[in-house]
Amino acid sequence: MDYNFSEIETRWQKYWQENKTYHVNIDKSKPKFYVLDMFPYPSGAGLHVGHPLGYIASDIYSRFKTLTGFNVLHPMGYDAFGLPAEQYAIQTGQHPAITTENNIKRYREQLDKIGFSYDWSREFRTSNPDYYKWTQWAIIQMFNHWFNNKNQKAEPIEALISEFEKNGNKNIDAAGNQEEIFTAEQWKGMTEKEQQTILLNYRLAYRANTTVNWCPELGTVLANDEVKDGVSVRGGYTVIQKNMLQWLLRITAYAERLLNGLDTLNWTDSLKEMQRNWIGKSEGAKVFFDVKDSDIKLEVFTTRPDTIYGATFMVLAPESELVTELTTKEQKEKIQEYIEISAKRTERERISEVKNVTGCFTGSYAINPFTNQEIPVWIADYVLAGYGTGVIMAVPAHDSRDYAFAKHFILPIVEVVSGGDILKESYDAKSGKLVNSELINGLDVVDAQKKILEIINQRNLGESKINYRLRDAIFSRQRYWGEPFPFYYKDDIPYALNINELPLALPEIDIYKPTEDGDPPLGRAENWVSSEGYPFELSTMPGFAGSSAYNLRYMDPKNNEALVSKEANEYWQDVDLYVGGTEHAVGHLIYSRFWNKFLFDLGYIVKDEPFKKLINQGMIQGRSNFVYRIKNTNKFVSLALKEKYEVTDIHVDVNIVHNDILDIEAFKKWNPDYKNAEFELEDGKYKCGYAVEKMSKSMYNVVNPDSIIEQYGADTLRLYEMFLGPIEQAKPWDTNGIEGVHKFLRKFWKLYHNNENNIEISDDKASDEELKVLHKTIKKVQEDIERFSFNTSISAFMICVNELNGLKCDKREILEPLTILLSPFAPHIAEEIWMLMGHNQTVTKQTFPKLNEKYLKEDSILYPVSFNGKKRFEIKISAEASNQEIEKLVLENENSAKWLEGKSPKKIIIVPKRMVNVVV
RNA sequence: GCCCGGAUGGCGGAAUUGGUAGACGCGCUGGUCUCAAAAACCAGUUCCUUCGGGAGUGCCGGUUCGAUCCCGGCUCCGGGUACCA
Repeated sequence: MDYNFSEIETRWQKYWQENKTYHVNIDKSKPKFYVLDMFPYPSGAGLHVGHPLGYIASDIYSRFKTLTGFNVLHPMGYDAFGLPAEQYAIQTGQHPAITTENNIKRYREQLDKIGFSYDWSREFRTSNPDYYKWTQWAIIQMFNHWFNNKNQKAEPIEALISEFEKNGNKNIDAAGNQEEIFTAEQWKGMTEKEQQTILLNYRLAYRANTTVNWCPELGTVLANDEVKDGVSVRGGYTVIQKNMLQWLLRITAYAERLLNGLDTLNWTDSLKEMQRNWIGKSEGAKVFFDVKDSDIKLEVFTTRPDTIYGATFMVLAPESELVTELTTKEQKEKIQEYIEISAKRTERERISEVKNVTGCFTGSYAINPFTNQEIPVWIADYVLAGYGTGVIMAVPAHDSRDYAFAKHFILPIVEVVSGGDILKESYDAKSGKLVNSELINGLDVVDAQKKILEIINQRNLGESKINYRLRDAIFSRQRYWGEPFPFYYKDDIPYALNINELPLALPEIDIYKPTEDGDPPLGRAENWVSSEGYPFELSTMPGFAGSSAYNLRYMDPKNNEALVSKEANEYWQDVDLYVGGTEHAVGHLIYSRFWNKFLFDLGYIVKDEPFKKLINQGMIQGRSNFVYRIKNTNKFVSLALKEKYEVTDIHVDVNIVHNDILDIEAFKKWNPDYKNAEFELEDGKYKCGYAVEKMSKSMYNVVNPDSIIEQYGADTLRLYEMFLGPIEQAKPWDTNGIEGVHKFLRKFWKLYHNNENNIEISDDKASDEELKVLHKTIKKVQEDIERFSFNTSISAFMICVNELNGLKCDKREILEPLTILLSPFAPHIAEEIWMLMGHNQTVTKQTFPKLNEKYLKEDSILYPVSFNGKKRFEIKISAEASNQEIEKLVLENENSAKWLEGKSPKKIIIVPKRMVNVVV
C-alpha cells in the first residue's frame, strides 16, 4: 500500500501524546482563543458517526487558529450524570458510576482514534466530587443571594437582612414572591422560622410548589419523555400531575439581562429568536375583576387591555387555588370531575390540542369593571397556572382560543376592534379602530391601550405590567444519579452547608429506586444527615446543573480553591467559539448564560456572557437498508423484483451493505436464521432498498467511527464528515462516497512520492501557474474555514491536487505550504509528509501560508452573455475593458444577431467582471 | 398547537452581496491498461427534444432587465416545547 494510513495515524497519535503537543498554558505573549465543544453524555451505545461532526469542525478551527498565532484552549470532558445510567442501574443493579466509567473509557478510545487536538490534561467529568463541589458551591451562592431589581444585580442576603432590621422591606425592589410589606419592628418580632420563610421568597435558589408527572404505581416522578399518552412508557401505568415542593432557581430575575445580552452575541438570528421567544417578554397590564357576592378579586394579566370591553367571561386554570372558593354547590361535582380529567393531561397536551375544547362553569360570576356586566367564571385547561396569574379575561372576538371556547360553550362574543369578521373567526390583529367601548371608541389599538391603562391606573383597577413567559427553573429531581444538594433541614427550613464542608458526596445506596413511602432514592441512604444530625435534602440536581459553568472549569480544572482562579479567568475570559447541537438552543444555553451572569455579579468571573460565537452542527440521521423476504419463505428478492411478490421489508445491518449492494455471505453470517437463505438477484447482485431514519440500534443503521477508521483511516473520516455538507445542516449518514475523499488523500500522497513510494521533492522555482493554483487554494481554504464552510474547502483541496497533478508539480515551494494548509483537516498525513520532507518539528506549530494576491490576477474574463435573462453564449473580454467596449464587443459578436432578431436592444446591463444581459 | 430551521440531478451537495444553476465527490455509461480482476487513468452524465430549441432549484402567485437567493400564500420533513441529554 502506498499510503499506509493505519501505521501513520498510530505513530502520530502516539507522538502527540508523548510530546504533549496539545497541552496549553497561559501564555501572555499570544492572544488567546477558546474553542469549546458541547461535551457528550457518555451513553452505552458508544460514539456514533454523528457525534464527531461538530468535534471535527471545531478541531479544524482550533488547529487553524494555532497556525495563525493564537494560544488555543480546546478541552473536552464528560457530562456524566443522567437518567440512562440510572435506568440501567435500576434494571441491572450495576452502580451508575461503574457503567459511566466504562462508557467514558470507550468514548475516550474512540475520540483518540480520530486525532483531535484536545488538551486532555484538562479533562473532567461532572460526576466527580472535585467538580460537582463547584456546582454545589454555586447553588449555595444562589441560596445566599437575592436579586435587586433596582440595579439588576445579585446581592448578598446578609445585606438584605440588615436592611430588614433597619427599615423592613418597604424600600426593597426584589425579584421574587414576597408581596407583603413588613416593618423593621415586625421583622425583629418574627421567629427564626418566620424570617427564614420570608427569606426564601428572595433567595435565588428557593423552594416552591410545582407540578410533576407522578406515577403512583411506580412511586416516582417521571421525566416528560418517560410519559406517553398519559401513561408511563415503562409499564403503561397512569401518570397524574401532582403538586410537589421543589427547589427552583430564580432565573426569571435575569430575564431582562438574558434578553438584552443576546444583542451582543455572535449567534445565528434564528437561535437568538428562539431564546427571545422563550423568554417571551410581553407588555400589558394586570387588572382586578371583582367577583359577585364575594370578596375575591381575580387578578388577570393581559397583553390587550384595550379589548377589555369585549371580555365576556373569565377562565381560571383548573389547578388554581381559587377554584374551590368560586365553585357553587350545584357545580361542585362537575368541577371536581373536570379537575381530575385535566390532572391526567400533560402541559404539552393541554397547549397543543386546540381542536379539543374543554372546560367547566364554576357557577360564579365576575364583574367586568368597564361594562359592569356579570360575566361567568369558567375553568379550562388551556389556561396554565404557571403563566401570568393563571386567570384570564376571555375576549372571544379577538383571541382565537377564547373564540373557539365561546363558540363551543355558546358564550357571548362582542366585537370591540373593527377590521375582522367575527361571525367567521376571531380578529387577533393589533390594528383597527375600537368599537363598543364607551371610553375608548374610535381610537386605534395603540392609543386605546395607552388610554385604557391610564383609566385603569386612575381607578385603581390595576396597573401596567411586563410579563415574561420564562419560568423559574425547577432544579430538583427525585433521582439518584445527580449532584446532591448541599442543604439540610431544621424545622422544615433549609440551611446551606458551609463551603468548607463541600463536596457533599453522593452516598451509596443498595437499590436505585424510590423508597416504599415514595421518597427519592436518597431516602435509602444511611446517615444522610449533617454533622449536627439534621436531615439532608433527598432530591438531586438536574442534568443541566453540571453543564452550566463547565466552560469556566476548563480554564483551571485542577483548582481546589476556586471554580476558576482569577488569573486563569482573566486570561481565557470566555468561549470564542462554541460548537454543539441546536437541540440545546433554549435549555442549556439559557441556563448557562444565567449561571455565568450570576457568577459575574458576584465578581468571580470577568465576562457575563459565556459564549461569544456559536455554531450549531446539524444532526446526522441514519440511512437504513432493507432486504425483502417473500412471505412465509426464507427467500429474499432484490429491490427491483420485490413488486412481483408479497414481501416483508426487513432492516439489514448497513455495515454489510455497500452502495446498496448486499454482501450475501456476510448477511448469512449476520443472523443464523438466514444461514440457508435463498436469493433472487438482479444483474447478479442483491440490491437493497433504503430509508432515512433516526440513527438507532433497532434500525441497524448505526455506523461507528471505529469501523470507518479501520477501513479508511481517521484522516479520511475527518474529511468525509466535513465533505458531507454544510456543518449546520441535518443530513443522513451515507458511507457511499467515502471512496472519493480517500482517493483524494491517496492522490495527495502520490503528489509527494515517486513510483517507488519514496518522497521526491524538487527545490526548483515554481512556475506562475503552479503558484496560482496554490494561492487560489490558500484564499479559498482560509475564507472557507473562517465562515465554517468546510465542505467547500475540501473540494478546493481536491481541485488543487488534481491541477497540481496535471502540472506534474513536485516543487517544495508549492508542496510545503500545501501540507500546512491541509494539516487542520488531515493532521496525520500532514505530519507524516512534513517529516518526510525533512522537518523535525511538528506541522501543527507552523505558520499558516500567506496569500499573495499577485498570483491570482486574471488578464481576461469569460463573460456570459444573456438575452432577456437567458444565457446564450460566452465571450472572452479583457479584464480592463470599459463598459462601452464590452457593449460594443457583445453587439458585434456574430452570435448576437440571431438573438437580436433585427431589433435594437432596449437596454444592456453590464456587471463588471461578472455578466452581460441584453434586454430586447 | 406554538417557536426555529430545511427542501436544488439517480445520491451528498456548490452557487459567499439579486448576476453563467448543478462546482467537488459518489453512482452510472463507454474507453485505455490486463489472461482476467482490482487499482489507476481518460471521456460522458439535470430532464425533454422534431437537435432549432424548450423546461428546470418542494407547490402556487408576485417584485425585477435578471430570483435557488427578496415578498405573499401553501405542502412535506427535522429540532425544541421547560424532568432525555
